[in-house]
Amino acid sequence: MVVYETVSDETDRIFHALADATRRDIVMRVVQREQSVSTLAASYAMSFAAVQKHVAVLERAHLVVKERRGREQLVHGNPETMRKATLLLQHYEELWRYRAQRMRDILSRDVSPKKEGEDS
Amino acid sequence: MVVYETVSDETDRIFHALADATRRDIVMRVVQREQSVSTLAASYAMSFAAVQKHVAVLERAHLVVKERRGREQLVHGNPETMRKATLLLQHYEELWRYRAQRMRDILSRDVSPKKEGEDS
DNA sequence: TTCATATACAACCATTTGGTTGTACTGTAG
DNA sequence: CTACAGTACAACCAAATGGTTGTATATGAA
Repeated sequence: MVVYETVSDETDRIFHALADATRRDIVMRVVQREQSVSTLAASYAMSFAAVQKHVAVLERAHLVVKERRGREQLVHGNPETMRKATLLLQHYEELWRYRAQRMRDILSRDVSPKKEGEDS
Repeated sequence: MVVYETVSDETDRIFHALADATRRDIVMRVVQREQSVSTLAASYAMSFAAVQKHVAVLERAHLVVKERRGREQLVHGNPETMRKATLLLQHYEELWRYRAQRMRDILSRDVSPKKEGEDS
């Protein structure tokens, strides 16, 4: 039984969902126009069930949303999560740049090895 | 024998590498300060070999680079790939926004209220 | 040289992933 | 009602993943 769920778990699911070419392609298609699962399935050289599973992975990551209409299930993109993913990476990247710069600053300034927590 | 390698493969590897909390943490650490594999290993509740494997995954995605110094192997971040990953997601996101907007345009034109350039 | 440290790597194992086929349920059309 | 299209889902399978332990190799220190 899953009691709670960390940001980390959600990040795992988003990146994992995007780590597959078929799923990235599905995302691109459904953002252009919402499509039924079977329409999507017709586009790929794999079974309907396989595509269904890919959609499920995207759905768990909240990158797409399914909406029933009659007997069809329409899949459409969820820009909010996409935005979240981008911001996530941007955050990482900024942190990276910041730290790299900070390290360069330290290196250029100092000869004496200060520990990180240190204050003067 | 691998003859060539698609952008798709590289994208797969980058997203897959980032789809694990331990690996994301390693990335954050090594960008702050380059660290030996054993120093990294000491930070996690898993074996040295396990951490070694995580580093290998990051290395295959070119998110980190290893550099030998004496008997140690220093791991440091590769900002270029991080930048590439961010741009990749940004690209997806922009495409997404563009298409979503285009779809809304079509729909709003379709359904109703007369836009400015309308003919009767 | 000898010894401890840092790494590499193989073998193994449980779980997950990505695919398949088959069966059953639901809604639409005749 | 019947028939079919669309979906859901279970069972199964091969390969990949994420972890382990054990062994081998290379480097630095004594």
